[in-house]
Amino acid sequence: MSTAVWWIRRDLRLTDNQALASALAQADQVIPVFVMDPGLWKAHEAAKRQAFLIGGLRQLDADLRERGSRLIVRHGDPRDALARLVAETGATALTAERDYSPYARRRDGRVVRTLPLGLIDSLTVHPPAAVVKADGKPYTVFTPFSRAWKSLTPPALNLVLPAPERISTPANVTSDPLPTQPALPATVPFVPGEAEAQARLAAFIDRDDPPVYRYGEGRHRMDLDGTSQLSPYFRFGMLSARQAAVAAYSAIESAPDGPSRQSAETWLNELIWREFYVSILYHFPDVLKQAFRSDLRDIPWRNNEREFAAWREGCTGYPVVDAAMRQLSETGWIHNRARMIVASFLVKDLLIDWQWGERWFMQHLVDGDPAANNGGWQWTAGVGTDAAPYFRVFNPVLQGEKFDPHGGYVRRWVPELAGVPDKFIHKPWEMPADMQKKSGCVIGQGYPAPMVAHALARERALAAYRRVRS
DNA sequence: TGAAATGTTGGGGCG
DNA sequence: ACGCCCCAACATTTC
Repeated sequence: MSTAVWWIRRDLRLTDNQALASALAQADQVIPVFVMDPGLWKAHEAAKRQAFLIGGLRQLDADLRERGSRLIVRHGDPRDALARLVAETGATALTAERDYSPYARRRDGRVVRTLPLGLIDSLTVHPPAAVVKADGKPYTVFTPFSRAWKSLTPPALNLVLPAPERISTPANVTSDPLPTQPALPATVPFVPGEAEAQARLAAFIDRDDPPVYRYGEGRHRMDLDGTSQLSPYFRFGMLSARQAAVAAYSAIESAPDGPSRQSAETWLNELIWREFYVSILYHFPDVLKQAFRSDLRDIPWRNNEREFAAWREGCTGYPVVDAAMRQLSETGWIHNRARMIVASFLVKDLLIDWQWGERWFMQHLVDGDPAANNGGWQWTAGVGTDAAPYFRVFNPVLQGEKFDPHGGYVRRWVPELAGVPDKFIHKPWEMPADMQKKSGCVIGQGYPAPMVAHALARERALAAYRRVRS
């Protein structure tokens, strides 16, 4: 009997799992193992994401048990834990999905030196090393990257691997318990696991007149569910990028010509954005430490702690900013437009270092991923690859009026403003005094006045950015 | 995947 | 009927 170890990291799925398939192809028995790595697993950090991960592991264990297997959990440094497991079981192969983050590459590099680890490029549809210019250099602008990405052979439907029907796992392998804490709060609207991911993908794409056909407009609206809401599932590989891309291509093909097809193309583009930022982190690991653009590393940040606290708590006085920050703390997820609005407010209006915001997002986002999160923050701060120009400053009032036109989003997350009429919902401080009283929201009492005047803050930010550029 | 400032045009009110 | 002004609507430039 030969044995292989399937080392699970961020590929918590049985469907279309190439690392698992490789392990099954190499041995009669497969040991699915998750290592609780103290280098990644720090108490009191990113509790919602950790809880989602634990829930996903429990679900994976249940799915494995249906197939005659089970999840093995080990605590400790991965190299030591895996070496022990291999010694205990006589395993001759070890497979895992390759992860391109700097920490993962260091970790895997150490494992490879002592164990027969085979790494498989399935985190993305096209591995970062495959989407490069003719001279082998990486792209740093999205549009040419996406053109090169699309010119590669698209993944075929018949490549999406079905979940194995049976996985045979030796009976005598011991498992450490999964931590029971942190628990997933009821306010987090994501059920962990592969089944939920499949259901969401199907609901978004695989039915008559699916939401993906209206994604082009729907994705901008914060008061509606126009997006796929799949990000936490991509984060932990509960859904493979390849399966999602196949679904996107098939939606593009079957959509009627016009806005529907355009919408499906736009969704495919969002998958490519994810791979763009994976690629940026792979080729430029230093972006986790500093701005990609060396000429924008010394912006004179104000970094006011009290203002940072007001931002975190959703007490800025700008309804759309406060709604998003409260939703983030409560649920671990916010709309991408909301991410851009609050990021722009922190970086431009408050002149607080984008890395402070990056860290806060990583502590709260269920889908928090170093590559995408860092890419988004550098984009908003205007210091990254293909970044927004420094003078692009979001106006929180106009963004609210455009993308939450009736104020439904604000009213849901900032209940103090529930009685404010539509006309003032994004600028309640402009209500006359009697209207403030009538709507049950007196500015300065029930809800704060704007902590900065946006027009002035904008000028201040432009001046600060101009100073480092010159 | 921005917004503000500035420029241009054309319809309508009005003397 | 005509010229003038105002300003909304749209376009372009600038940050």
